[in-house]
Amino acid sequence: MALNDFTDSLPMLLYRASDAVMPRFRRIFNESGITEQQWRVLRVLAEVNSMATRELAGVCLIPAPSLVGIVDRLQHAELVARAPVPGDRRKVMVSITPQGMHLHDRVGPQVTATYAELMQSIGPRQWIALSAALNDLLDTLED
Amino acid sequence: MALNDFTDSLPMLLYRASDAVMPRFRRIFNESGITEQQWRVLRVLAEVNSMATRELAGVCLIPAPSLVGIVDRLQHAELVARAPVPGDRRKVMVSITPQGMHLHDRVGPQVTATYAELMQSIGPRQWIALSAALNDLLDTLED
DNA sequence: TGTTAATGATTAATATATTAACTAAGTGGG
DNA sequence: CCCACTTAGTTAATATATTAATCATTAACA
Repeated sequence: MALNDFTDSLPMLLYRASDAVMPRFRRIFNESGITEQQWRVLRVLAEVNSMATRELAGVCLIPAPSLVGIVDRLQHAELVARAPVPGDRRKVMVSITPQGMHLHDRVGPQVTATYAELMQSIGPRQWIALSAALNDLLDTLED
Repeated sequence: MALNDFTDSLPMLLYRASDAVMPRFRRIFNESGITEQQWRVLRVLAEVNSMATRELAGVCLIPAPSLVGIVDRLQHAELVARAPVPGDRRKVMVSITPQGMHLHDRVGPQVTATYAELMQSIGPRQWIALSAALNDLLDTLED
């Protein structure tokens, strides 16, 4: 039937791919009491220590209004902290706390291991083709 | 910096791809007073006329608990209807109404046109490579 | 300089996602 | 026939997405 046109469309293929990939990671985050989006924030801040909200939203691919609540909850859990930016009073700097870094260092290896499993079942040849195809798409579409 | 490991990971590539693709369609749905998920339901029901809730969730890639509210709102807008299934009183059949079909027939061409634009900017060669790579991924990962 | 436009963060309202649990109804084996 | 098990739909609680609007600040510039 013509439902295949729908199921095999680019948006649906992307959703199906996410649905196939993400649950493997969500299980880890769930056990650690954080969400996938919260992990993205911790993952980035563990790398750079601190970042302005707007840039953080861009790197994490989290809409700014969503990031407000996400940082609220991370801050309440004392995993990140907010601080004003001297020189531009509009900006807010978000930084990771020692406790946040500790959680990152505990969860990170599990994420890495799961990602390695994923890559192993995909295989290097498929992965190269897939990442190339996705990067080509982004080069074409991302302004 | 090592943030590239994060940005170029499979999950992030998939999110970036969705972020590049979906807003083009959401603009259409927004103008028509429906959401992207509501469109998926209408799109499928326009093809098959009616479908049991569970199967509808599977085809639309919408979690069952989310579908409850989505069908609630579509039903309230009189775009779909619920009906019991004779022979299995657990099941609920969701069907599209004439008004739902009318909205589908009005929005569908806009979606088709936007999809055609998208395919044109991607080009057939890229599209073949991308869909093949995504289907390979799904063959590998989808149980 | 004073006004206007743009920016960064936030709030608000509504819709959807995630996880767990719950109810009702069908299924199968002893 | 009864019980354990499964299935379909749903509810509940919390988190995030989407869109529009608000507020304070900063930039641009006539």
